[in-house]
Formats: sequence, C-alpha cells, structure tokens
Amino acid sequence: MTSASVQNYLKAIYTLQENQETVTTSALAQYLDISAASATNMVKKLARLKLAQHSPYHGVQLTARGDKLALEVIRHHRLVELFLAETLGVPWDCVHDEAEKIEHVISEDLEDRIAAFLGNPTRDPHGDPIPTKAGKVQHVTYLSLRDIAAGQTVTVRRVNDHNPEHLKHFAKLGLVLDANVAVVRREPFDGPLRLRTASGREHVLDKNLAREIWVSLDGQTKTMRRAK
Amino acid sequence: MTSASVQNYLKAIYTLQENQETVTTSALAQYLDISAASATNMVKKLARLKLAQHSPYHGVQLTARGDKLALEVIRHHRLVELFLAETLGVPWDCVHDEAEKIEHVISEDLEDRIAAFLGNPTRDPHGDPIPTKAGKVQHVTYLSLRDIAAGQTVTVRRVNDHNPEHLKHFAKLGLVLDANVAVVRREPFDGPLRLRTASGREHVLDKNLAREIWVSLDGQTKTMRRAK
DNA sequence: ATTCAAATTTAGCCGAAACTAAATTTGAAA
DNA sequence: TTTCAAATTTAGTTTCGGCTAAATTTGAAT
Repeated sequence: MTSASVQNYLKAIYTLQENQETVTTSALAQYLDISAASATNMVKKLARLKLAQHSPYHGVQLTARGDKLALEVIRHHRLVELFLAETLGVPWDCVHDEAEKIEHVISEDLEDRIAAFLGNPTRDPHGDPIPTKAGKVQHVTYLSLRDIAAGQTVTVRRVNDHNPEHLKHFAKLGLVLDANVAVVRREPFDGPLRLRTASGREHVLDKNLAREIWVSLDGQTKTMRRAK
Repeated sequence: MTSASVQNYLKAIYTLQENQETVTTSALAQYLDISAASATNMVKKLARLKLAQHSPYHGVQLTARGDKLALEVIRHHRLVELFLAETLGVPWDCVHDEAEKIEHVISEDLEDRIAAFLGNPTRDPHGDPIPTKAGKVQHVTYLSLRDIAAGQTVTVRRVNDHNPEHLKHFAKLGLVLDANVAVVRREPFDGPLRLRTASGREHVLDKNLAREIWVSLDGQTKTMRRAK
C-alpha cells in the first residue's frame, strides 16, 4: 500500500513529534539525511494522502491515520529487532539497521507470528516500547544517566539506538538493558561520570554518551538495606 | 549493490535457463509478468553490468558473475523460506511470497546466522536445493508423479512452488515433502491419477497437477520384501 | 526468393523519490 | 517599520523501472 519511503517519513515525523508538537521540514530533512526540498515534497504528498497536515512554512503534524500507520511501522521495526536478537543472536548494535529494511516487507500475518513467537513482548532490545496491534504505546519516562547524582545506584531501562558505534561501546562497558550501575563519582565542572557495573569494574563515561542511557533509580529496599 | 529488480531478473533468467540454454525476452517478460519492452531494457542493463550476455533478437545468458549473483539471491530465498516455515510455522503456500520480499533485504551476516541456525540445510520446504555460500547447487533429478505407473509406491521429493493454490491443495491431500504415496490406478486415456497417501485415504489428482510433484521410487528393500 | 506474422527492439512517456538552484516567506534585530 | 538572514518552497533535473506504440528483425511458409 504505502511505499517504504512514505513509511520512513511517517516514522521520522512520529519520532520527532515526541519532542516537539509540530515538526519542521528541516528537522525532518536532517533526521532522515535528505535535502529540505525532498522533505517538503514528501510532506506535501503525505498531506495529499491525508496522513499528515501541512502548514506551509510552519511544519507538519501527523493525522490520526498517519499516527496509526507510523505506529504499525514502529511495531514492525521493534518486533523484528527483538526477534533477530532473541532467535538469531544478532548483536545489539546491528539489529536496528537490519530491522530498518525488514520492517517494510513483512506481512501482517508474519508480524502476528513473530509477536506470538516472542510471547507478545512490550519492549525491544533497546528498551523501547513495542506498540500494540491496536496502536497503543506504553509510555514510561525514565531518568537520563547524565542527571544521576554520585552515589546513586540505577538500573538501565532504555538505550538510544540511533548510533550503532555507541551501542557497541555501551555493550562493552556492560551498559546493557536491565544492568545495575552505580554512579561512583561525577568529575567536576560537568565532566564525565565514573560508573561501576555488574562486573565490578569501573568505567568513565562521557556526559554526552550518558545522555543516551535512560535509567530508573534502584528501589528503596536496596538503599535501606545498605543504610542499616 | 544491485537493486531488487536486478536481482529478480537474474533469478528469473537463472530459473528459465534450467530448461533452455538461452532465454528469450518474451519468456522472461511472461515469467515476470511485465512487458517485453521492459524485459529488453533490463536485459540491456544486465549486459552493461556484465551480469548477462545479450544477443539482440536471440536471447540472454547469464555470465559467470550473473550466475553467482542469481545463486546468492536464490540461497537467500530458500533459506528464508525454510526459516519461516521451521521457526514461525508459516504455511507451505505462504513462505514463497513472503521470502520473495525478504530475500532482497537481508545482510550477508543475517544469511549466515539463518543458515547456522537451521544447521546449514540443503533443501527448502518445497524440496528445492539451497545453493551453498560458494554457489554450488546439489542437482538431483526426480521423476514426475505424472509419469509413475500404477502400482508403484513413491516418496515426494520436490513440489513446484510457483502456485500457492496448488500447494495448498497438495497439503490438503497429504502430498507433502517426504510423504509416501502409492499410485493406485491411472484412469484411461491419459486421465487423472488415483493415489493413496499415508493417511490411507484415496485421492484423485489431475495429471497437470501431478506434473508439479517430483518423486523417487521407493527403495528395493520395500519392493523385495513385498515380493517375497 | 519473397512475403509476412510474430518476436524484439527503439522511442518516448510516466511516477517515485531523490537532487540543486532559485524564489519566496518568515520573524527577529535594528 | 524596515531589513535581512535563515528557513521553506518552487522549479527544474536525474535515475530507476515500469508502460505503450511504432519500427525493425527474424525465420517459417509460400
């Protein structure tokens, strides 16, 4: 029905809309690494298809239909990511690019089979929520590791999957999903963080990288036990 | 590197070359359900890419490079078919269409993982050989069920996968891979066949459908045992 | 040898989706 | 209020892979 290109634009607009109400042409162009003119053209096409609303010179917004479609593509993407990681052991930093292509070519039937096979999961390998078939997303907001105070112990809940090199690095440091991490110290003048991971080893992490890692504070049980 | 279109043409030419040395433009056009003009254009492109040799007005032939590439695509296709059938239970008559799309988007790494996961199989769900990574195909010629004499007992070794409706029908009759089938009787004047399948039930099969099923005669052990 | 229908190729067009360069609009600063 | 740089859109091009219609080639039948 809709082309892979249209699907990619919908996904991009959806993603950018999570931060801003309305998405500018240039933001879209930058995100997809295409020219602004191309973005404008496609936005006009999406408007023609009633998948988005275009206010010339001011930005785009997905319509209800566009939103639904974007979520379907995202569901495909995240299910495929998890499937590749779980069944075939495709490494963390590779599943994204692989899924980026496969998401456009699987049938609804195959989607259903993958979801059933995985036990209808709700999170992909990077901790991103997998929308339901009906288009519901379980939104949870975590804290950025960048903002965690020294002394805190946290659990990794989500990792930004946009840069495979970063992902590979995180995996090497043991900063994987559900990992327990202690922020040992924060270097002065808003410097890098010192972390201790499950392995007991200490690592230094740049603050810009820390921004890509989302965590939850470790429960009171643990803190209280330590306090005693 | 090469587009999905180019890959499909290579696959088609390869397949048609199994019957004829050199493939005509119209055979290609008919097989791919496109116009003859489109076929000519692509054939010229393949020649430019050194993937095929074009003798204008007389036909195409794959070069060594074209052959290699075609086999890579076919390997992708058949591995994906088997993977979908084995791990996700995608039915016999659906795997082909699904694989037709996926074959173009999986990386070499994913191909390797799928092959390893399946234990480096040599046959797809329809009995077609899976080319090795090096491009070797294990060619085995079977007998067509259409040519089997009454009284013979045979084993299904390969089933033409080009028509999903036919495949669905075959599955319903129990004419699946490795099934044992007895040709009970052949109706006069080159008519349909009467078969008994594993279930013990008897079925009538049109001779044109029988042509799509390839079998091997059941071993002498069995025949001799019966003879005693 | 000629003819002619069928097969094939050529010529030219279309829609997608990218691009660059030029024109236009916007909105913040003067 | 005017100005002007940045953002956006428009105009026009390109590549890919289809298409139809017209021209050409082939080879079998006369």
